[in-house]
Amino acid sequence: MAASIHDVAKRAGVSIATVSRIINSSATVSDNKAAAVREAMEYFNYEPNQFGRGLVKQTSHMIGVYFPHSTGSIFDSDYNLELLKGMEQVLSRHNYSLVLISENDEYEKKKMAKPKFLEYVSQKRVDGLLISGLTQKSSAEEAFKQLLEEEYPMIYIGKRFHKKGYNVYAQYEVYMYKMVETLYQKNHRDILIHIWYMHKELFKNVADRIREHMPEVRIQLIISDSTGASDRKYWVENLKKYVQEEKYTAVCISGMESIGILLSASAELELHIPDDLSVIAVEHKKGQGQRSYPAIDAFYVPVFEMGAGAADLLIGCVEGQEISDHSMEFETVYIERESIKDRN
Amino acid sequence: MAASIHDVAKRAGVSIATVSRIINSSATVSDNKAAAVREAMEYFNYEPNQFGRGLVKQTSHMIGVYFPHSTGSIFDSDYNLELLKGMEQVLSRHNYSLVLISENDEYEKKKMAKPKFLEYVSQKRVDGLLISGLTQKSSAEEAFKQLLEEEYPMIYIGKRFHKKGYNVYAQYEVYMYKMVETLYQKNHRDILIHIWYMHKELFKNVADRIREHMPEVRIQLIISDSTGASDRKYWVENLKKYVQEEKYTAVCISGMESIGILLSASAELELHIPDDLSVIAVEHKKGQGQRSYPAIDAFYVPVFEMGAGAADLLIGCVEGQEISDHSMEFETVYIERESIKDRN
DNA sequence: CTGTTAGCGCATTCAA
DNA sequence: TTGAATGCGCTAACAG
Repeated sequence: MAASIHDVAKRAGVSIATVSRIINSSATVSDNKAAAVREAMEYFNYEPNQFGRGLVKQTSHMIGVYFPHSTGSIFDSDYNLELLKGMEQVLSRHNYSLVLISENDEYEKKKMAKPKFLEYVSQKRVDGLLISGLTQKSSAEEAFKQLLEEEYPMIYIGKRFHKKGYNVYAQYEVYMYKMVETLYQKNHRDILIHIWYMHKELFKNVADRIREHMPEVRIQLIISDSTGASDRKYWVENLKKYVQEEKYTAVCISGMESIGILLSASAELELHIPDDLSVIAVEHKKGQGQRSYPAIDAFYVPVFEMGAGAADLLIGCVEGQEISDHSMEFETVYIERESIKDRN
Repeated sequence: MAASIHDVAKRAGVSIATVSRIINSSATVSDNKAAAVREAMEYFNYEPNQFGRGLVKQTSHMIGVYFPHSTGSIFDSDYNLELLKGMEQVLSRHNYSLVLISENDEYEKKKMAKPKFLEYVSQKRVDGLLISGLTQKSSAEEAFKQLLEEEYPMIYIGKRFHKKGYNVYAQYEVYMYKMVETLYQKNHRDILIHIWYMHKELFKNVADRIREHMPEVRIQLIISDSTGASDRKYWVENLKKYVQEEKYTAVCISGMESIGILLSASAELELHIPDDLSVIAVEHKKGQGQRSYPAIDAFYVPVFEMGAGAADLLIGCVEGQEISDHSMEFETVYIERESIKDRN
């Protein structure tokens, strides 16, 4: 058994209260006693036990991260990894730890009473929650809204959907629109748009705006779920049909993860980029588009910064600071490269 | 404040001991009392507080995951993500949670007294450790070896390097050798080998074996650190020099993350695969090689399964089971596709 | 500035 | 089968 505060106190010849004061710098202690305590702590290699501390303070200094959709979706890799990195950096600087929460298989199937993140919350395993990838029909939404009502410390990544709570977002609808607009300005009128299945609903508004402001543009959605996205054949067929036969001239890609396949499919069909097909993509990780040949034009979405921002906000909530803004919006940046051809 | 065991006991008209017995199914309780307790638990939405429980049992049901090298290295994304997924799946099935531990910047720079994972261990925040990416000169090695000596529950991913402890590995040296051998059998004699900086030392043994068994093979290393790997120029220059000028005919790639750049660089130089250059790669995630055009031959390393295996082993250790094998070796599988040309 | 003491929520031992 | 009592390691209120 590791040494406890009593062992340290005994060796230093003081009371446990004095030791506690030193650990937490919660009160002044005379120099000689402080020195004795420090010596004893070194001697035992003492670290305060988190259960004892937690029992009194009811806080774990752990933050739960909940990504309802992360299982099996390729989409997630870059995006979620960047989010995680951003979150982790901030949390660890503030001495918080990050706990991964993922639904175990049973929840969705067996209709468990509680989603797992709720357990973490009520068992006080975590002091707050960071959430990404919430969708309309997530079975956890009920529980989620309840936490929102209780003003539990919690930040979600994505569009605001409730009057309470905090969120961090990059305006999916705005940059998807801007991508089409960018192609439009280069005189493209027939545009393929690749979106992820989970964004289908969200995209409807974008489509409306496109129809309204650029009525002469013809758009065609290419929707991928997590499996279809990894399939080259799927892309080959789409390119064959829409580019070669129906003469679409440009494509918007929802994430750089898919660029490799697109380029491969194009190569297979001997489609030249940008001459036969212009490409613009969303870039979640800085510089990704530069790695391809040709380098891909992109809207950069600062996912890392979003993760970091969310974590910052959350720490503010947890530590009870007054927070004025309930939303944190991130700007996307257009990066011009070599994959768009002006049709004039 | 959430309800405690006392509230439940009071409402059910029993003692807290009885409630505890129900929570833990640790003893038989008469049916009517059990029902009353269950009703009270539902009523309060009761979840046992982890601090109280932990204080008695000194276990958190949390597992720490420590990836010393994960910061800023592109290499890690696929590999580590797959590891994490495997670990997470197993852990969550057994009701353990996964805590990410990452060195905060200060440790390496300011020479902190303790690496962070040691704090987690001594503060009892975690019941065990899962480690990947340990390198020779990691500053944490000292602390790590000490834990090994104490037989702290801990699994590391990688080659065995200490008489005690448990590890899970896929024989880097073996499959790197086999990659060259595969090309050799297709009559390649001039082979580029791409390795990560951190594997430089490890590769020396492979190089020796190659020289011994295939003396007429000329090999040239292309070493990338985390930054150089993302640079297309770097690859263009290497291909220009070695393939176009010095007539190397094949290349081994250490991970599919780099295939996109390689293909882009080849396209830029109008180098055709496999006619001008044969390619073989390591595949950490099933099916990755299939996504490119041409599809890339690969040695599949079952990283997900390794993560899952490590987690399984660890849970065994934590729960005090007898474990016979201290090592778990994973087989790699060669997947033939379209990127290697027989030089005959 | 310092020590004594009372819990925090729970599992567990001992009597009954 | 049950309840009372103890203590896990710590913080904080209080008294000195």
